[in-house]
Amino acid sequence: MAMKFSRQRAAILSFLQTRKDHPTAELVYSGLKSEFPNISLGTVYRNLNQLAEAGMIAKLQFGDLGIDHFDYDTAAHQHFVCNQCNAVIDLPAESNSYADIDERAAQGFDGKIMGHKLYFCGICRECLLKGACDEVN
Amino acid sequence: MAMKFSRQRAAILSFLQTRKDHPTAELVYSGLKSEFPNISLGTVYRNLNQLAEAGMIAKLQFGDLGIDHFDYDTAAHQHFVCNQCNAVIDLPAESNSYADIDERAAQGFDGKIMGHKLYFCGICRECLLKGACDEVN
DNA sequence: AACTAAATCAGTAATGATTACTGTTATTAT
DNA sequence: ATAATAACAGTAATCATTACTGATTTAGTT
Repeated sequence: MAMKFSRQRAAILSFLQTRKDHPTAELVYSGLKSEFPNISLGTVYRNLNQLAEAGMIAKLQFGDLGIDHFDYDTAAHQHFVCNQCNAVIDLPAESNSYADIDERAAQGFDGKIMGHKLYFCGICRECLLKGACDEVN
Repeated sequence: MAMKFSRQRAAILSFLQTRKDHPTAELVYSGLKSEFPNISLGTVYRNLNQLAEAGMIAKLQFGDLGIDHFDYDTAAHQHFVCNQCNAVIDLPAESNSYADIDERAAQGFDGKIMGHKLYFCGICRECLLKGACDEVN
């Protein structure tokens, strides 16, 4: 199952590289429709999962969203999900100091802790501004 | 939409109280089948969500599991998900010191951070023991 | 450049957890 | 008791994702 080159996969990867909004499979699909009019949604899913499996991109899963998002940036960083518009936003690097979190959790636990999933929720800047305008009107 | 009493909801709540394994809706459903042979899976889902909405139980959502789990214990505590058997296990209270986590994340972010979702992954005790036995055999 | 094996494709069907709908039954306040 | 409405069981629908299919691309080998 060695990975062969494919124009579709290359396009999916480079599309992801141009975006900072962590698109869903559906969004990647519609973004590639102009270049590949016949591309299949299944192809997008398969390649995104393959790329994630290979560690070339990151698959972001937020329990309360129920939709997978994909990130070209595989470096360790945190995400924020807006409760209102569901936007997925990167948090600045200052917040990336969660190194000791696994060790803290391991205290008194008899299983093997290998990692954690963490993301933040709230209201994004855009929705805050929109909400302020709504109050005035 | 004031909440009326129902035998089914009461049974669901007390069933959840007896369990420490954070059952899924399906598991609650099959657990109540002997007492309520005609209970509907939809009823279980509706009541679990209602109880969670009312803050009487907690709905646990793990992105990579894709199945909701429910917890009678609504006090703040952390969960561990086994990558092998998918068991959901409580972490001891010592690990509950993540109070400053939201403030740390808010540094340099212009949205409003209202909370976070956090859980740990790894191999549970049972699977570790089973794995060790497998190596011997 | 032709040949072959395997990966990938587009298209479509299936999956599985969850939610929505419908006509009936149970609960609660008057 | 009665009336209003929440909740029920049963079933159908939803929706993101995965699996299946026969045709097409890719890439190493002659």
